[in-house]
Amino acid sequence: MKVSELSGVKEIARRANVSIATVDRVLHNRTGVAQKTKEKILSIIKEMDYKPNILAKRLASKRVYKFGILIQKECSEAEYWNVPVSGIQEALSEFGDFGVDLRYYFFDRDDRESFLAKSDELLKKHIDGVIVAPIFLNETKDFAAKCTEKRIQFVFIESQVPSVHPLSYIGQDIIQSGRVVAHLCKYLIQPKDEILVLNVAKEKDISNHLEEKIRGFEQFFIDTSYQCSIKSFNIEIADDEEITAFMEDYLNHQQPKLIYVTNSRAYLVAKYLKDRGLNHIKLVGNGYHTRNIDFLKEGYIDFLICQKPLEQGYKAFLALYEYFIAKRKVIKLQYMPIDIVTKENYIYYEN
Amino acid sequence: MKVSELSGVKEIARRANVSIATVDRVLHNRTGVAQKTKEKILSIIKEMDYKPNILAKRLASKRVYKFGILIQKECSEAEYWNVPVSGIQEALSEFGDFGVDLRYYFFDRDDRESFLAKSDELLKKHIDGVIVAPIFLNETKDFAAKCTEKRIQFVFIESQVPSVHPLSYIGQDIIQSGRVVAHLCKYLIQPKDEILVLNVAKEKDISNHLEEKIRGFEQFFIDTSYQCSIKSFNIEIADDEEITAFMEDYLNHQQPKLIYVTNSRAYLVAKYLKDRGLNHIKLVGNGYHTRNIDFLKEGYIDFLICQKPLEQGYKAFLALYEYFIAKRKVIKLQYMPIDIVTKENYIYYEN
DNA sequence: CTGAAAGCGCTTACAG
DNA sequence: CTGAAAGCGCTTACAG
Repeated sequence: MKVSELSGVKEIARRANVSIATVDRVLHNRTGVAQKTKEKILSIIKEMDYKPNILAKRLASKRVYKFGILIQKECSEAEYWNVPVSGIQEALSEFGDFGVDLRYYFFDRDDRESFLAKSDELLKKHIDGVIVAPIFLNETKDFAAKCTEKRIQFVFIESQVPSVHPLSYIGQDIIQSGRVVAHLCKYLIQPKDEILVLNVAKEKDISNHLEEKIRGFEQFFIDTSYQCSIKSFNIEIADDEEITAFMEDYLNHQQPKLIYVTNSRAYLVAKYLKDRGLNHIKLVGNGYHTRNIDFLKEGYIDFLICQKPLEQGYKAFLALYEYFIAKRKVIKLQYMPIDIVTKENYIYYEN
Repeated sequence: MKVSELSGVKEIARRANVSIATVDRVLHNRTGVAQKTKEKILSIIKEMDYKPNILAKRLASKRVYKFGILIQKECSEAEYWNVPVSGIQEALSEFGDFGVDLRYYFFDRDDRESFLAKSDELLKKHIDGVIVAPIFLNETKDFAAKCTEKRIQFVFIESQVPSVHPLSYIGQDIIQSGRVVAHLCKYLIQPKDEILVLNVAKEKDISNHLEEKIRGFEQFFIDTSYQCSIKSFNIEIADDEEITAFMEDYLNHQQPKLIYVTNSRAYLVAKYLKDRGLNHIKLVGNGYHTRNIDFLKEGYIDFLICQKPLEQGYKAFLALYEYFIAKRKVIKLQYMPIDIVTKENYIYYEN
């Protein structure tokens, strides 16, 4: 019930007997304030439990933050990556103008050089923060080092990079993801059945983290003392024919009851099974991509383990937003839910 | 590259040769503007594709919107409802002050009177919009009618009310939810097995929409020509002992291989199964509640079908936000994903 | 080291 | 029917 029920900075200025400009200096930790004044203002801020008004802040400030998004380019097997983009834009448009400038840098996930080219391009642009999908390990490490040097904040999505510490990691707990699959598989097979696990990737880097999935997968069966034989293969190929050749050969002397493809390429196997009419072999994969979903609908894929790309993008953007604009603490490790998608629930999955 | 690169309203005013106050009047469809002036301004707005700056709007406006949330009170079997609350508050705090005043009106889901009391209380408060969980059908209809009369916007969450049209419905496609369960069940049982479906609720109203779940459930087996016998029961009871009595009696002459509890009370059955050591009977239920999760962890519940309460709350709030503050079109029907929660993926579910 | 003043893009009385 | 002016809570030159 004070007479002068002033607002934030003004009230601080009044109580401290200074101008709001001085308050602003303290608020932003700028130089040019006498130690004594500074302390006084700081204590008043604390006392008032002052929270700046973000709306006013953004409205008054001319500062525009530049964020870059360094991810795989959209391609038939990964329309996936189109989605985080809209997720981020949605977040932006929802609440008005936050003075953010977003730029996309798409590279080819099967081409190391394109990653280098795009990341170099990005580094020249004087960007504040970047969201990266670390597909190529060493290249990402170099990139991260350059970011640190240039004081660019980076957020990893999808997978982590050993011994590199981003502002935040947004993605699944990879090992646990393997366990979820294993648990589902238990419902699909009989004890003693044979399971085939496939890491299908053109570049070795990715299979690195795919192996963690397999660890989780195998560990589950050990933990639950479930008897089954698991054979796993890294195959560095990525098209129909090569898969067919591999499968033909494999099925010649093995009889898996279930196949687990550790990344988004389950549709390659599904296609093979469909062409050969091998309905009795169960199939589990990852990733909400149209080609996978098509086979899910037809019943050639039983389960898909997914994470919402839109939400992942949103959270990654939010991490940068929190850091630069809201100036709040950012959560270092943000595990995404490990979603189970089936023929019956995929329709509403992206909602 | 104009000399006068003025901002929104100012630029409109300049071009129309009027003051910004007049522009404002047109923008808000207020009276007191000559038809000719109005048309001119309108055409300029269109021409410029003018989008108001929400930040400035909220900052300048003194208007505070009052939203009410009329949901079940937190109780041991539904901590669930505690969560939408934080979801909404999170949405609010994330992007600063939007001039929204949220009030909660918790009723007892087993007590019709408490709903009436709380909804009456709410109606007296001169509220702009309200989020409602329509647990009691007729009472909700009356409430909706009163809202319409008082020009209060209402959003339904969790379930719909026949022939009542809210600003938006946020919740699952109930029939499809039943289908998802049925699909999972197929992995849990053998052909010819017997399935027991239980609608456990104290009040009849709720079981009404639960019956839709059963329709979806049964339809799935018909569609896939899967042979199994499904027995379903509406039991209007809600505690341990009554469930025990029912189960004892039922298991005397029937041998279900799987039990599907259509609402959040699967834990009651789980407890029974655990106490009797009936490990061989599979159990599927709904709702991410600690009591269900506990049994999920122990393996007495195989699957829980859930929807993220936090997201549901967030979306419901967003619907009101869009309507009142952003003044955008609101999506009438917003189906939530039908999530599958297991022992292995529940940990990250709420992230 | 400090302050007065203008401005961000809107809204809101108030005056005519 | 219309406009001039103050203000929302901040930031940003600029002057001293």
